[in-house]
Amino acid sequence: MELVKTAQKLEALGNPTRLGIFKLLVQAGKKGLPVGDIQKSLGVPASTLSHHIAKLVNTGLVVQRRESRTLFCVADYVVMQDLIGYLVDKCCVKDSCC
Amino acid sequence: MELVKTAQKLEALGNPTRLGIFKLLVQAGKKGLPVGDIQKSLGVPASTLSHHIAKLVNTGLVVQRRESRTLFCVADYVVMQDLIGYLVDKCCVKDSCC
DNA sequence: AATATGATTCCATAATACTGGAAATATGGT
DNA sequence: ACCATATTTCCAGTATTATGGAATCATATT
Repeated sequence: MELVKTAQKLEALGNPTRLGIFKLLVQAGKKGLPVGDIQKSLGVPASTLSHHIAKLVNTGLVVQRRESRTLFCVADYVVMQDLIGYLVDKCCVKDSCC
Repeated sequence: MELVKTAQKLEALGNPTRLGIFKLLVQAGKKGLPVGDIQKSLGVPASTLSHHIAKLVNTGLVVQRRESRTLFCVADYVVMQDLIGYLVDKCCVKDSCC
């Protein structure tokens, strides 16, 4: 994964609201959570929430699946693992940090 | 590590220039790199670079050590490991991502 | 003291992000 | 067709971030 895209993912997670969203989604597991449930959990206005979710989706960290009127958001573990992998690689290249 | 501070660290790394700086520092190992060397590597104006480094220092991801006129920047592996730990914990709580 | 080097702070500008109400879209039920 | 629900897009306004030249600070050398 290249530097710019990695930075974009980190930036997406680098906001308390979005990190909170992502945390909820990770805890929710593979079936994810409806946007409305996230809204109830976090108490963020629908419009604001939608913007944040869109940012997470744009980076690939979250994917969406529609089930009738309800839109489920799911954390993409593979993308997340890639991101962590990048950080670990960079962090463990030379010295005894791991 | 709490959510807000985690988000701050992610935000600090979530910028291509700063991620580039951090990457250099990680690769440089325990003795770190002088600010001037980073500047030569990245070709960023001194002032701009200083702002970015300050942001990394503020979050604790980078620490500085003065050696005469030269200021060395060093990546803090423990803080980085904490950050990765937070992400891994959140990512591996329930489902089979690891 | 004067000068040079390494780096930061001051300051202003431009760019980007965050926020949220109101209107629009998507889907399903009656 | 009409209404209700779930969510997004439009459209601002406000706030924060990024950028970099010029001035300043910190340290060393002569």
